[in-house]
Amino acid sequence: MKTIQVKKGEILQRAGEPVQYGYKVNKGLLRSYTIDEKGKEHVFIFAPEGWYISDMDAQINGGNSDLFIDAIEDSELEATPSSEFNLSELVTTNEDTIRLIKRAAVLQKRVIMLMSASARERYEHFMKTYKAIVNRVPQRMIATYLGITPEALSKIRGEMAREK
Amino acid sequence: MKTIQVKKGEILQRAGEPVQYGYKVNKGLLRSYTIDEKGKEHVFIFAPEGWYISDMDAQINGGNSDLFIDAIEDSELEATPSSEFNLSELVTTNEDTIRLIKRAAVLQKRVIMLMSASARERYEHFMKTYKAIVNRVPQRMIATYLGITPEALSKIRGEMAREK
DNA sequence: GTGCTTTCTTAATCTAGATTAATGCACAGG
DNA sequence: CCTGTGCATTAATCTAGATTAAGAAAGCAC
Repeated sequence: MKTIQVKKGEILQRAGEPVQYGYKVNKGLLRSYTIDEKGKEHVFIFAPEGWYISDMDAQINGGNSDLFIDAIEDSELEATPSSEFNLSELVTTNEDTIRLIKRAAVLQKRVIMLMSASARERYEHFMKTYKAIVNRVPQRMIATYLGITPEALSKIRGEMAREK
Repeated sequence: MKTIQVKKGEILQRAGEPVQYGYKVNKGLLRSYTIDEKGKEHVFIFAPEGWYISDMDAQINGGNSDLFIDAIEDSELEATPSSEFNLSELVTTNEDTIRLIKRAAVLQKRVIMLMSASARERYEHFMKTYKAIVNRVPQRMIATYLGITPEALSKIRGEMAREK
């Protein structure tokens, strides 16, 4: 485990490559995302201070990562090599377990929202839940986190502004 | 913790009520699902033998459940009261931790599929990944697991059959 | 500052999948 | 042996959000 500094825009993990590290964010903001066959980005998770980010699926099931990870802001990270440990050895403290449970809970909510809520409802939920990072993240990334295009998000924002 | 028998169709957890138990499936098949404002069902997870099922989000964040849980087949379960323990105390063995990590990995894949793959791709992925339970689950539940209507799934199946 | 690139917005058109509605089937219960 | 109830399928129409295409605004480098 080592502490590293990264600049805004720096890519820490590329899809198609093995998972080398998981990252705990001390300061700054990271994201993980896929790029589909059509070249479109889809943000999977934002990781602000205190969050852990890695491709858990690839770590468990083996093979190369589906995800890119990069820095949205200059950040300070703790990088834990994933090759030396298996994942369950990374979850040792009670705090680690709680973080993992929380991740599962966040993903549960996310799946339910994606399946049953409209784009606008998902945006409103995002605004409420992630107040702390809303203004640190570009619109276009919020759009792809919500599973819509930047154009669609802009339209929703326009409607909401006009309603006020 | 107690072992219980449930009949096909029996409802173990209702949305709007607190989470009383988590269930480990010894034998049979359960599912959890939401019902949205329009009355539509959305299957969140199928739980065959060996899986654990509960509303983790409600257990962590408190409040009432968003999910219904019912039995797709006559089943034998181990019910663990969630009131007596906090969730992290339920994750004690290494096996529990691995199960939790796997859940997070499955949900990761699910979110990425929902955001970036077409209905047909999601169906094909489901067929590959859940071979073991495909023939035990009604079409309409598979459809709502995929985030589409039974009609749309029927159309996709028709197309696929004609292509062969 | 000035130019250049990237992001955001607006608007017109297009499409995957939703909605609605009707038909045929299987099988459980009287 | 019927008859009701739920499930799968097909087809016609509708719509949320995608796509495409510009222009406006905002960063950023020089």
